[in-house]
Amino acid sequence: MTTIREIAQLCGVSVATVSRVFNQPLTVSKEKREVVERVARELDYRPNESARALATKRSGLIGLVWDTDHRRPGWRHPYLQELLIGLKSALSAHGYHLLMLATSGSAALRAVGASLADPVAYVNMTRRHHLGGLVLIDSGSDASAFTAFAQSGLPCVAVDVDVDGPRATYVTSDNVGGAAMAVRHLVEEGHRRIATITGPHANRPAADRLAGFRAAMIEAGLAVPPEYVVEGDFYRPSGQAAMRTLIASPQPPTAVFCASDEMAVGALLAARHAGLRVPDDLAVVGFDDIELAALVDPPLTTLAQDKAGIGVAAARAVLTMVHGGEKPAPAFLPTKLVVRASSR
Amino acid sequence: MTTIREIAQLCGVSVATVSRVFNQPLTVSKEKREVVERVARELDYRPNESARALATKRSGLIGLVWDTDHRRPGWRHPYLQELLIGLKSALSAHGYHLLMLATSGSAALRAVGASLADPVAYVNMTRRHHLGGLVLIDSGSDASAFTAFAQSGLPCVAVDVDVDGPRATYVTSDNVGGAAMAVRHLVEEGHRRIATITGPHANRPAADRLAGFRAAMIEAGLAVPPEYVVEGDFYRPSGQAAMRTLIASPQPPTAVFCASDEMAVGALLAARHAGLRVPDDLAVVGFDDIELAALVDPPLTTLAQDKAGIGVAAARAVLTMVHGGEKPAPAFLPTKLVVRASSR
DNA sequence: TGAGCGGCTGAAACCGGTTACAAAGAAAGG
DNA sequence: CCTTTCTTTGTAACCGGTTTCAGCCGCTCA
Repeated sequence: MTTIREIAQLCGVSVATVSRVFNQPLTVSKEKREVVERVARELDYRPNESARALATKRSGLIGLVWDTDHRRPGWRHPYLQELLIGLKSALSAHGYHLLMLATSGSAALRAVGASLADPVAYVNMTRRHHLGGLVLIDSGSDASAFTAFAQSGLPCVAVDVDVDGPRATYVTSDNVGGAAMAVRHLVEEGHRRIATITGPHANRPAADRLAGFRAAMIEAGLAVPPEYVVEGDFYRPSGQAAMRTLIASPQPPTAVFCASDEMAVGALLAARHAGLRVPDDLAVVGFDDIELAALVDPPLTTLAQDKAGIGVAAARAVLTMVHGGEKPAPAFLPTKLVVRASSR
Repeated sequence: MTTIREIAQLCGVSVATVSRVFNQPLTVSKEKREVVERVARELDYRPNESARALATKRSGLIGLVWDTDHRRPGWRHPYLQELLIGLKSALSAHGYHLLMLATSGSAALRAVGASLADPVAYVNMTRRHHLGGLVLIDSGSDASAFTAFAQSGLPCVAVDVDVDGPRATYVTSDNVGGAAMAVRHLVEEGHRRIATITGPHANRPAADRLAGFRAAMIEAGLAVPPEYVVEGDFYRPSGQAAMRTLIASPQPPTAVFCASDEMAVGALLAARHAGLRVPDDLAVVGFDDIELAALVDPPLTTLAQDKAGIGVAAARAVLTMVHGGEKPAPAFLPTKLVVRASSR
C-alpha cells in the first residue's frame, strides 16, 4: 500500500501538502496539486481509513442497531430490504457506510431474558469505532431499549418507534393520515359500520393509526362502538382472532381497517372460514403494502408506505446531526392508498 | 475517552504492559494484570478500534457486498432478512461486525449501464478499511461482477452464486438433492408425466435444480421430453407464461416442479385460468419456502432452504479464510421438503 | 522603502494503540 | 557460585494519516 509519505517524497513536497491536496485542495497551489494527484493516481493510492479515523476521530460510519429479539424468533421486519436500500443509497451519497453492529457481549443479558441487546454494548461499540450516529430499527420487542439509546446523547434516528432525546429523533409514515384515508375510502364505498383491528396500544404507529381512524370516523359522522376496536399485535394470527371476534359481535361490521397487512390477511382468512365474501359481505383494508398484499385472494386494499423513502429520511436525519446540525423534527412520510379488490 | 497511557500512569506500569493485559494476558504477572483490569473497568476504558486497526492492519470488520441492480429496481432478494440474521449472529460470535459497503463512486458506471457496482470500488473500500473479507450477495444481475471479486485475492464468500478464486468460495442450498426430493415426492404421489420450470440456465442454483430433476427422473425410469423443460427467470410472470406453454403442449404434464416459489405461484395462476384443479389435475412443487408459499390457495408444496443457516455458513467460511485457514470447499446446505396441499 | 497581509509550504507534534528489542530479575542447571 | 534460560517489564519505534504553528514569499498600500 502506498502511503502519503511515499507520494510526498516522489513529488518533492511534504506530507502536509499531500494531505491537503485530498482534504482542502484549494489551499494548495495548482501546480503541486496536479502533480500530487497524478502521482497518487499512478500509484493507486488509497487513504488508510483507520489512520484517518484515528487522527480525525471520525470514521465515516453509521451504526445500524437491528437486534432480532430472541424471544420472538419468527419475527420479521415488514420491509427491511427496502429500508436498507433507502438507507444505503442516501448514506452512500454522502460517503458514509452502514455498520451492522453485533454485540457479542450480550449473551449474559440474553440469559437473564433482557429485552433487546444491551444498549450499553452498542454505545460502547459506537465510541470504539468512532461512529457518527445510529439508526435504530424496530425489532418487534418493546421500545424501552430505544430510550436508553436516545438518552445516550449520540445522534440516533429510530424507524417506526417514537423516541426523544438530546440528539434523537424518529422517522415513520404519516400513520394518522393514512388511517384517515382508509376510512374515507370505505365511507365512499358506502360503508357505515366500520371496525378496526389495531396494533399494540403501546406502539406509536399503532396508536396513530387508531387516532387517524377515530378522527376520520368522527369527521364522517359515524359512531365507533367499543366492540369495533379490537387490539392485535400486528401479526397474522392476532388479525384472524380479532376478525373472528368482530364477526361474532351482535352487529358485525361491513368493513374493517387493519393496522397491518399481516393482520388484514388474517382477517381475510377468518372471513373465508366464516363463509363471508370479500368485499361483498366484508371489505378489508390493510396497512403497509407488503409484497403479499397483492397476491392474496382477493388482493388487498392497503396503505403503501414509502419504504425506501423512510430509509432515506432516516439517513438524512442522522447525517444532519452528525454534521452538527440541529436535531430534525420527527418525519412523517406520506402514505398512498392502493385500492385493490378487497374493498370494492 | 480514557487511553492506554492514562491507565498505565495510574497503575504505575508501561503502556506495553497495559496493551498486553488486553491482548496476551498470560504474559503479564497476575498482580499487574488484576490492577490494570480493575483500573480499566473503573475508568470505563474502551480500546480505540481505529488505532488498533492502524497498528495491526486488522479491523474486525467483514464487508457485505449487496448492490441492488439499478436496471431491476423491483428486484428483491428472496430471503435477505434471514440471511442477515444468520450472518450477523455467526460473525458476532467471533467478535466481527458486518459493514454494508456503499460505493458512491459507482455513479459513473451506472451512467454507462455497467452491471452491478464497480468491483474495483469495493475492493478499494476493502483495503481502505482493512476489511478481513467480503460476503457477496446475489443481487439479481449477472454474476460476471462476482468473478472480479473472486479474482481479487481477498477472502470472498458468495451466496447462491458459484465463484472460484484463490480465496473465494460459495455457499448455497443442496439444489441437486432438493430437486430430486421434489421429483421423488411427485413420483410417490403417482405422477409419471412430470415437467419442470427452470431458472436462467446461466445461474448455478437453477442449473443444479435442473440437474437434480433430471437425475431423479432417470432414477425413477421416467422420460423427460424436451418440451417438459421450460426456462423461466425465477419471477412470477415467467412461471405463469411457462405453465401456459406446458398446458398447451400435446400431452400436458400432471405435475410440475418449479425452480422457485415465485414461479410456482405463477404456475398456480396459469392453472387456475386454464380451469385446472390443483392438485387433482396438476400438482405443483416450488423451491424456497417463501412466506407466500403457505398462504396461496392451495398452499404450496416446496423445498425449504435453511436461510439463516446459509448466512451462518457464509460467515464461518469467510472467517476461516480471514484467520488464515484453507479456502473451504463450497457448502451445500440441506433442504427440507414441506408438503402442502398443492401436491396431494 | 517599509510595514502589513494573505497565500503556500514544511517541520513536527499528535491521534491511541501494537510490538520488536533490550534489559532486569528470577529460576534452573552444572 | 556462576552461567544459562525463562519470565516479566519498559523503552521507543511504528502504523498512516491530520493539523498547528511558524516561516517564507510576493503584493499592496502608505
